Parts: sequence; C-alpha cells; structure tokens
Amino acid sequence: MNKYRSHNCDELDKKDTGKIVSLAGWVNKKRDHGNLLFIDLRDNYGITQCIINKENSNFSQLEKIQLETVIKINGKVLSRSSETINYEIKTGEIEVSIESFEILGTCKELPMPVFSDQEYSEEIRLKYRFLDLRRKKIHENIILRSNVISFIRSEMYKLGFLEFQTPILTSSSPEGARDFLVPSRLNPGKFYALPQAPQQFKQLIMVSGFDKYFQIAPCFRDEDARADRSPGEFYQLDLEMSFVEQEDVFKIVEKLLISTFEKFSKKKLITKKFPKISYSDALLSYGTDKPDLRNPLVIKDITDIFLRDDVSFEIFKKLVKSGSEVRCIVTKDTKDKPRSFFDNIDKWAKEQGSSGMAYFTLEKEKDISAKGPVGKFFSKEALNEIIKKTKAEVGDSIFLACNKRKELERITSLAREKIAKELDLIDQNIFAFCWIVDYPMFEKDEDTKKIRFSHNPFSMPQGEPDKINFEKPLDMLAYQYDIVCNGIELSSGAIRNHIPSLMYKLFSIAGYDKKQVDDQFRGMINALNYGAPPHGGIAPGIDRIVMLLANEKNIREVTMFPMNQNAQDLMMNAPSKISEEQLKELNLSLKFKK
RNA sequence: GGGGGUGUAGCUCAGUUGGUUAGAGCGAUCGCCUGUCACGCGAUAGGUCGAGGGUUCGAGUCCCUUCACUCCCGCCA
Repeated sequence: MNKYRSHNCDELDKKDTGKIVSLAGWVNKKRDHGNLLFIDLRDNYGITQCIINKENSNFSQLEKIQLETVIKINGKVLSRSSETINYEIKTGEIEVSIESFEILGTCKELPMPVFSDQEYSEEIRLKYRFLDLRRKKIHENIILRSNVISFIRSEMYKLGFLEFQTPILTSSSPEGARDFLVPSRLNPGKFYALPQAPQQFKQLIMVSGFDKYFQIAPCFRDEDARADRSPGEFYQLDLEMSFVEQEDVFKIVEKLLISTFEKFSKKKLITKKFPKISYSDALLSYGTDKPDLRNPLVIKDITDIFLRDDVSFEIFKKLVKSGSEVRCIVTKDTKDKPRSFFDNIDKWAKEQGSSGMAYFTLEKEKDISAKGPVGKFFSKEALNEIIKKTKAEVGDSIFLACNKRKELERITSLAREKIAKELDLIDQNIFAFCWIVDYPMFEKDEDTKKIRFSHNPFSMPQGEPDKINFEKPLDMLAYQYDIVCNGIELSSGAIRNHIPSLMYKLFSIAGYDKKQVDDQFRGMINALNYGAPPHGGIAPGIDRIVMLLANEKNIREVTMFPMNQNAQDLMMNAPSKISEEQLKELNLSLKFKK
C-alpha cells in the first residue's frame, strides 16, 4: 500500500462508492460555504472533488489552506445526487468525504494563479515555470511531446534504425551557425563546441557500417530566437541511412510523418504523398523556400508586360529597365471588395518597408478593362496578356510589386500571407506538407561577393560526379532537401558527398584549400578515405513537429524549460557569472567589448 | 546590429483633451453563508504608474534618454 495515495485523482467513479480511499495532490480550488467546504484536488491525472463539513475537527484548518498546497486526504467515496453531478470531469459522479488530512507541501501566496485560463506574461511564466507547467494546456502539451517522442522512437526501431548517442562536447566547425563554446581545463586555450547537429558523427556512423541510425538529438546553436526557434538548444530526429538515394529517404520520412501526424492530430493531411517543389520554383511561386501550401494564392512573374509600348506604367517600366522585376498575386472574385481593402494592403506593404503594392481589378463590358488607380496604364492587349500569364478572370484583382529579385521575393511572400489572411483563405484544419528540392550547392555572399556553400557543405552535387561542370558553381544543384509543413520548415537533409576528391574540389570553390579542409573537417574527410558508403539523411525538428500537433504558434509552449529571447533561463538564473577560481583554472580572463 | 508592440496593485487589465485622494476583476487578509464546481455576499490591506531627466501652475497621460519582455528583419550550412 502506497503511503500517500490509494488512487489517482481521475480514478474513482460510482463503482467505488463506499470505499475508504486516500488521495494526494494539489489544492486546485476551494469553494467555502461556511459550514461546508468543497476542495478540488488535482494531480497529473485529473481532479476529484473532496468535501468536508463543520462537524469535522479538520474543517477550520482546511478552510484556511492556500491554493496549490500539496495535501493527502483520507476519506470515503460518496456518490453524488443526480443534480450535483459534474459532467465536466471524469470523477464528477462521486466525491470524497474528507475524514482526515495531512499537509505534504506548503505553498506561499502565488505569484501567478495556476487554475485560470488567463494569459500571463512570459517573464512571470518562465520565472515560475514549475507553476506554469501545472496549468492544463501546457501540462498537456508537454505530455503530448513525451508521447510523440515515444511513438517516433518505436516507429524508428520498427523501420530498422538503431539509436546511438553522439558526443555533446565536440569540435567547433567553421561553417554554419555560431557555436556555443566550452573551455578545456586540460588543454589551455582550447575549446570544445556543443554540436549544432550531430552532422559529422552521423556520417561517421555510416562509415562505421551501422547502415541506419537515428537519435532524438539535442542541437545547440548560438543564434537569435524567433517564435519557432528556441535560443540555445532544440531537438531533432536525426537520422542517416547508407546505400540510399533521395527517394529512399523521402519514402521513410513520409511514412513516419504521416503516421505521427495522423496519430496525434485530428487535422487532415492535404496529400498523402508530399508534393515536390524545386527551390527555384518555390521562390518564384511563393517568394520563400518555406511556403504555406494551405494558402491557395500563387505569385506570378509579369516583368515582360512592362517592356511593352502599350503599357504606360512609367515607374515600373523605369525600374524594370534598371533590372527590377514585377510579380503579382491574383485574388479571385474580389471586384466587390471595398476600396479600403485594397488601400490597406498597399498601406501595409509600405509599412513592411516596400514601396507598396499597386492593384487593379479586371472588368469587362465590351472590352476587357482594368479598374483601380493604376488600371489606366494598361491597354486591353496588355491586359489579355496578363490574363494569359496569370490565369486571372474577370472580377479578379491583381496586386503588383516591382523590385530587385530578393526584395521582391520578400514582399510578395509576405503579401501572399497577408492577403490570404484578409480574405480568410487559409484552412486551419489541414496540414499541407511539401518537399523543397534541388537546392543550389553554392550562393554568392551579398556583402563579400564570394561564393559560399548555400547549405550543407557535405551535400552531394547533382549529376554524375565525373561530369559536373565546376566552371559555373552557382548553377550547381545539390541533393539537398527540406520538408515544409504549413509554412514551417520542419527539417532539412541531403544525400552526402562521400567522395573525398569531389569534396576537396567543392571546398576549393568555397575558398578552402586542402589543408584547411583536412584541419577543420578532419574527422569527416579522413573517414571518407577508408571506404565510405553512399549515404544520406535528414533531421526533422521535434519541437516544431510537436508545435504543429499541439496547434501552438510558439515553440516555448511545447518546451518544458525554455530560455527567453535573450537566451536567459529566468528560473535557474542562467547564464551566470563564475568565480575567479573557475576562470583561473580554465586559463581565462574577461575583457569586455566597449 | 536594426524596426514594431508592451510595461499602472501579487496576477490580468481600465485610466477620456495634461487637472480633486490612480480604479476594476482575480488573488490575499477578516467576517457571513450546508450543495458548490469560475459558489455567493460584505469589509480591509495592497501602487516609486519600469527607471532617469525634461516641458508645465500641474504629468500615469506630452518630449528625450534608458531598461525589461515580446514579435519581426539580419542571423539560423
């Protein structure tokens, strides 16, 4: 017999009537009627109403008890009369008549209520996270997270993957995010880095012949936070497979994600087979490489229209001549929308730092015409050409933006979201997955004008290794892919480059000589020289998956002990100063930036 | 590093054009109440209006500086 309880707070029902039981939990709520006191006792499992009246000698003590005090009660299960049954809770048909009780943990006046649906500032929630985590919604989110991870783990084993741990203290690498660094006491002046991902290790596991690996892996990146990005650490389902091509990875991941999302959410998956969109198509049609495919709006390029003589939209024509492009978004049947709808979009676009969005609506009496502030600039032939390019119809409106490619992508991508929101075009009850494929191997750094890896330097370039054209590195595509769901990037992965000579060649394009590669990627490059299998993998973000399943917009709602935006843990007071002794032992001295 | 939002009681918020002693709900304390489940009723305590400076006869309110939290851009192979 357990010392503290005979049952959990969700266990008792009518069948238990008359039993002498003991329950332990938190005082969720009191309702004091003077001579009769109701106490809702809560534990992880549920709530049970407990009752005591004035005749009992414990009454006055319980009447004064603070909410959230942890108590054990002993008493008898009574069935409730029909009019007092509470159908909201599982134990609503019974209550426990308290005979005696014991305080197991006292509670001071609360800095924030636990039993309340109100929203609280992040600051107070994070400082008192242990109280926050008692609250229903987030408590359930964290349990969901546990169940999702457990499910994924068992699915991975079923799919033939083995789970391995990889080092947390490893070496800093020059590519990618900023590292978290840890000074080495035994090696003065040298530092470990926390892994940004177990990238090199998982490839080494393949070279070691383990065939299929996975890990629910902590990843550490010292970069600024976002709503969907924790500062510091996050978790990935890191996986890697030998002797595979891109399609083999896709098959496994689709299977896993579909079963996970179907099990843990009521929302429908829009397609069972994830559509594949090339990186360049994504940027053209959605302005981003993480498109929300729930949104039916598509961006079209109509730059050519502004080279025509029968178009007199001089501002855009001038910009086009100097290298800008024009892209547009067509909204279906918006002819009757008030002027304010259109002007608000234009105003909003200006607030986003763009030059705004021009618009017109297609009309037809005898001939096609365009209504709106810029409608007069287009001849009917030009309008017909636009209709051909955009598949727009009479009654539709067209929003236009003109700018240099990168800025144009940014604003049209935002506009696509904004307009869809205004028109309520996004179905909140679906998951829309897609693969983004054919990422470029290299890109040009805008500031330095140097060529650098656009994603993972270990990715395999597309095409036969001996036929690759290294003269035009910016045209090279990689077997590199992302999964996107509802506009959130869930993971990225690649088929890896397991051929050392090809690796050196690619690194040389990005400005690394052989010695640098040998020094900075020693573990990896050395291993590839001793019989490496072709391999590839991916790493879906666990936090983001749970976020989608829990229908939360912020990653901290599915993270037990998150840091705030400035990467501080307000509860544990991290990061914190360290003693002179500690610094000395590590051969460190502090010198602050001005 | 840059831009937006927020900051008033323990918590969530209101506070008009600058004008008397800064309010409400929840929580706390005290009292009343035997069927509630957001129990009800009454009373009391609780404020450096984020901080500093300025304008003004007078600042929670206007201006400047600064701090904290948050959202976004940069960044995140």
